[in-house]
Amino acid sequence: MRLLLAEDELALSRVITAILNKNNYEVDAVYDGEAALDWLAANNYDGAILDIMMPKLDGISVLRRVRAGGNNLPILILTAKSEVDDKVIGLDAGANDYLTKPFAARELLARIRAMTRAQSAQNSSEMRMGNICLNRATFELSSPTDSFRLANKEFQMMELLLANPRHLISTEQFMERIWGQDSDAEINVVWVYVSYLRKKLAALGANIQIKATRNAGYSLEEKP
Amino acid sequence: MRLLLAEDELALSRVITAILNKNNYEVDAVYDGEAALDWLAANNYDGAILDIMMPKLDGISVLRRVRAGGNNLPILILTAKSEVDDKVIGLDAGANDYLTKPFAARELLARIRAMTRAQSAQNSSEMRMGNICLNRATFELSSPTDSFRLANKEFQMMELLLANPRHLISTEQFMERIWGQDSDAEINVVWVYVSYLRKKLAALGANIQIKATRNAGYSLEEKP
DNA sequence: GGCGAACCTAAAATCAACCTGAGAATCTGC
DNA sequence: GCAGATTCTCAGGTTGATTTTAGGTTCGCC
Repeated sequence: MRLLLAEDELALSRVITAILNKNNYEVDAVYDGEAALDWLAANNYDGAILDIMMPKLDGISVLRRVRAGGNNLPILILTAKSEVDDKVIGLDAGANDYLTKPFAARELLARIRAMTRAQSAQNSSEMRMGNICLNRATFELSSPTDSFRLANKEFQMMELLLANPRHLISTEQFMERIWGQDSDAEINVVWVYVSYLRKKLAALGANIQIKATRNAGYSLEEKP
Repeated sequence: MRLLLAEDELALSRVITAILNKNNYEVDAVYDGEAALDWLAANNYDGAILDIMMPKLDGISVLRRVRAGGNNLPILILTAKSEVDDKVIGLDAGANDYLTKPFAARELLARIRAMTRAQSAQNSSEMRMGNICLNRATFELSSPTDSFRLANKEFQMMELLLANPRHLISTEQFMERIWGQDSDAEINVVWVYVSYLRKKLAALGANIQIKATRNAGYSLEEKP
């Protein structure tokens, strides 16, 4: 996730950047409105945070010009201007959200998540480990070189493994979580599906593997 | 523009309804969480406003269930709970915005505009994939060579598929999103409509197809 | 080193999930 | 009230994901 931050107060900009970096966002910080427009035009961001009062060009003007260009990037306005009129102006200029200073870091993060979620609802929900990626929307298991569409049971199994990397999951847990208590399937269907998944991981050239630990269960591990 | 308002305090519900009506929104008011779920399933709203503390089912649970069904309707939470933790919970449960009482009418209106605007930006009048185009105004499904006018149910189904290219959509999701919870239609109407759509796509010479993945659902795919 | 239990996997068998044509029931515009 | 469009049920057919089977291999333990 890559964000643009336009905030002219250096100290605050650094604090926000630090918060965002700690939450796995890549952040480009700029310190005036014209720079914001330039960077937004030159790069492909997942969202932007704009202050209103900035040198050269104010945040509302930046916002209006971005929207005038047909860009519907998620944009949050973060400002000290807390009057209702200001909020209305900001939101009607095309902002997705409007947050006033002082703010709680966790609220900023939650609002950024909410704002970008709607946008990228389609590319979301991917689980990763090593060079392998499982897309929960398309059921696709992929590596840089190739990809497979998994069957339902294969998918549920891979999902459970990827949700707990390096953690042991017992055969009984698989049976309970995927087949349910009222299933009369034999215990070894789990072995069969592990076999299927291993075959597909091998075909993808995965650098992770499903490891069996006797009398304990299975776990996803990096290959040595 | 049609909105659902779920707010159990009658006086406040009437005030909000009046404000919204005055701004050309059609409003259905409900007074508990279960009613909210029922009305959301039975109708096609442009947005919803949920209180958190309500009889029978709280607003967060309503929100979670709506999102679990794959519905990305714009939803604003309007509540007296103003703690940062509550905001984070609400936004992470899938809310598009979170506004605390007491609130200014103009801010509520601006936030509703912002929230529904982002949604309808995606909802342009034409949806495309491959050589196929669906016009949401005329219900026409067309290819470069020919076109059909779709029936209502066919259209809704195609719309849902086109809104999520390559994503799997389960039979249950189709039933919930298109037929609603209180429909007594059998599950296999979905199969019948898939069959209708496939026939029309074939007649149009489409280079996309509706693929079934057993025990998982349907998805729109490029033909090999 | 021998034994049994736990795991592996190719291949066959199964059966619910899916497909589709026919037609009944319902709605809609004229 | 009629014609046509739309929505839905039913029934018989097909298929492929799931499961079982069966014959291996590996591992820990005495």
